[in-house]
Amino acid sequence: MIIHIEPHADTPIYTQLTKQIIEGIARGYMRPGDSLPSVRALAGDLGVNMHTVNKSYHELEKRGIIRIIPKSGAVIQAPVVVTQDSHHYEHITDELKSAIAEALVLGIQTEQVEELVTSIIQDLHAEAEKK
Amino acid sequence: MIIHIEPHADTPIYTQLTKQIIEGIARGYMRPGDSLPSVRALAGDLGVNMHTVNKSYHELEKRGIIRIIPKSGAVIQAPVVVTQDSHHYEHITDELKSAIAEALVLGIQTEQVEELVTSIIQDLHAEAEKK
DNA sequence: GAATTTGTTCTATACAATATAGAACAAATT
DNA sequence: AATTTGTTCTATATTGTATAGAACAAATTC
Repeated sequence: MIIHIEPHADTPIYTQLTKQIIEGIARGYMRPGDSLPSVRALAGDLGVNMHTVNKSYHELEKRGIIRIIPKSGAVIQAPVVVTQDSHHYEHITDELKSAIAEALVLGIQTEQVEELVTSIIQDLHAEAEKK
Repeated sequence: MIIHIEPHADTPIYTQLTKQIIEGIARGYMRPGDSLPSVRALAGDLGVNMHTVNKSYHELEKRGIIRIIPKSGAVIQAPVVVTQDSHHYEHITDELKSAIAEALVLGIQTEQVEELVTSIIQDLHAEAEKK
């Protein structure tokens, strides 16, 4: 899986990495049960510091996406049933609400927002089916 | 309109303010053409620094939501037709993609994501109709 | 069993971002 | 004429981000 980091973007490196790993899993480039590269190996590939990758991995663990096994490695979690009162669900809802509110204020109509969401989901699923 | 700031949250104060103003407009608490309070007045109400409010206002202007008239004030912009190649559209798409990818990875199904989006839109529109 | 790799923990440094404070300015409003 | 407005400037303190290196113990590999 290809990861591209822009060192001087306004988004922190560890956040760029976290987002791209999540999108990579959504696209099916990596599957539940798969191991992520070691923090040293990935840091070497990306040309960033070990601690930066480590911070991203712990961010992913906090969001319930991977499981870090001490002294061993990081494994992609199997999807669990997310209840509406979990903090994971609240986090997703908050992110969606921010984006949707901004879209509506800018004049994007309700139907267009829903169509955009559908097309994003289709885009994410597109390549996942090939695997 | 009620704005609540948490000074010690991990989200910067100016970002909290920007999001809540956007949501407030989406809910119809403020309308296009309305003026925002002066940076000094709002800073006083919220108990934060003038420059923090100013930074939020300029963030809103950069996103096309308000227009700052020098030496006068800030006015909420009228919604414009957003084309798919505008940077506003790209920004919305990126935010939605991040949230949706995370939702799918956590095991929220496609239909549930679409239902969640619909319910968020309804929630935002709920009070706007009363006005 | 020995060597290597693993995440973890610690100190240290450099730089940028955030937030506050105060002052001064010129234009707009009252 | 007085006040309010956003703007601009200096200044400071704190936090966040990123890098660097070292050391450790557990896990894995050979």
